[in-house]
Amino acid sequence: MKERLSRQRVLEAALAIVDAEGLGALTMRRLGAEVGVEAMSLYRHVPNKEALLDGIVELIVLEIDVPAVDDGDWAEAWRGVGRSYRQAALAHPNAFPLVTMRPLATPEALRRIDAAYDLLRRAGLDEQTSIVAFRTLASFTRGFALEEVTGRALGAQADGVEHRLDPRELPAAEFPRISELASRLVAADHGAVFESGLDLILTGLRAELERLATGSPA
Amino acid sequence: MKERLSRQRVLEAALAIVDAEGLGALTMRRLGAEVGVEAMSLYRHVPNKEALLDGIVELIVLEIDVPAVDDGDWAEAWRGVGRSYRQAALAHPNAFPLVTMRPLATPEALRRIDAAYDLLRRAGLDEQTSIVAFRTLASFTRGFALEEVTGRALGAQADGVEHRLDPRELPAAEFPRISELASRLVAADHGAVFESGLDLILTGLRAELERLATGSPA
DNA sequence: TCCCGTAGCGTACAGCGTAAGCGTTACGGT
DNA sequence: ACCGTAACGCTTACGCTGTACGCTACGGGA
Repeated sequence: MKERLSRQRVLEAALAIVDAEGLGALTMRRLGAEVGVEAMSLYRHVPNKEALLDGIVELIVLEIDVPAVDDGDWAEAWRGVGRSYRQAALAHPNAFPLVTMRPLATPEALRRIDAAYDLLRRAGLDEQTSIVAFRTLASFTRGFALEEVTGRALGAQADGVEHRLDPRELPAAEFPRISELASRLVAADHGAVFESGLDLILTGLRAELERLATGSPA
Repeated sequence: MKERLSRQRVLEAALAIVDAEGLGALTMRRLGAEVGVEAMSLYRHVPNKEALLDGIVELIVLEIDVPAVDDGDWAEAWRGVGRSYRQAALAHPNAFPLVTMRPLATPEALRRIDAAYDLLRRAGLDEQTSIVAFRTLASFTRGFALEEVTGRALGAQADGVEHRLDPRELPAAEFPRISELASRLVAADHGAVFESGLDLILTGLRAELERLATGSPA
């Protein structure tokens, strides 16, 4: 036995398995084998499989950077948050759905939420507007990353699911728009589309701020 | 034996189980018992469990209305899509994550995607802008609904997960913004926030359209 | 030296999805 | 009224899962 096991080593091995072979490949026995230990020994470091998954989420959250605001460009700072979140997702496509689906209440996650929200408040938004802006930006980012990662957008899906119909071939008559769209969506520069979408929201936000500043009612 | 089993009845029973007791409660044996049949008999109507889950997704997708555009108000029409999507999610909080995580390539799903995209094209957006707008609106809506449904947003989480820290009590000093925010987020009118977020995007989109129309460069 | 806390192991169990093959039922054509 | 046939449902069995329980081996104070 080379060196002692640790929660950290267990989590990293778990993430590596999921990255390489998908969530379905992550079993306690398999994970044990990977770190050179029987399955039950893992329970010394992790209370159960749920917690193991939470730990994987934690690892991914750690990869997200929320920049401290230096210059005053809060919009650019938020773009940075979004990019970093998306990069973390793309780096772990198999594991990322976990992040979107489990409560993010670890200290590290809260720290990031706090900092991202802080960017908006420091930009001068009032509480109400900040909440809307935060949830809109966060929802968009999460939804976008999740779509990319599950590869739903008419692109190549990973596993051997054949019985599903491939939009690139079938129903051109019935779905005129989609068949027009399919090839473009597959070939799209997702990063650029992401940036444009983010800009759309930021533009809307700036307009809202102006409306509030000039005091014109709804 | 009362009446014949059918794919439809199987799927509906499956969705009912998930709605009532969560995804974890959906097993083939349990589902069989629910419809008065042994587990293996289900395989007459569904090739495997994967397909069963796909069928549940299909059922939920069926609840989403994409209005045909009547008057010319495409923005309001899109708001309708978003509302309907969100309603479907809230009606099936336990099952909805499946919708966000599996490829939506069934005819019924494609029909809705096609119609929603068509709303934008008919509004006069060019292809490039439509793609950005579509993916932005769709990502926001999916992300928002998913967050509501997983109850992550610092609200009450369903199952007995105690070892996670409740943001309403703990780290006020370390996360000043969040602790300021927590109570508001929990008590927020999510529907209203959703509408505001949608408006933010639609406002940004209108601004973008004006910019394109007046021909001013980037 | 004793002792005990900790890491890891071995065994065991209930429950999972599903492959294979069985008998039974319901129905359309004659 | 019959029967061939296809659809339906059941039984048994297999390999896998997460994990409860009790055990051993060791390393560092007292």
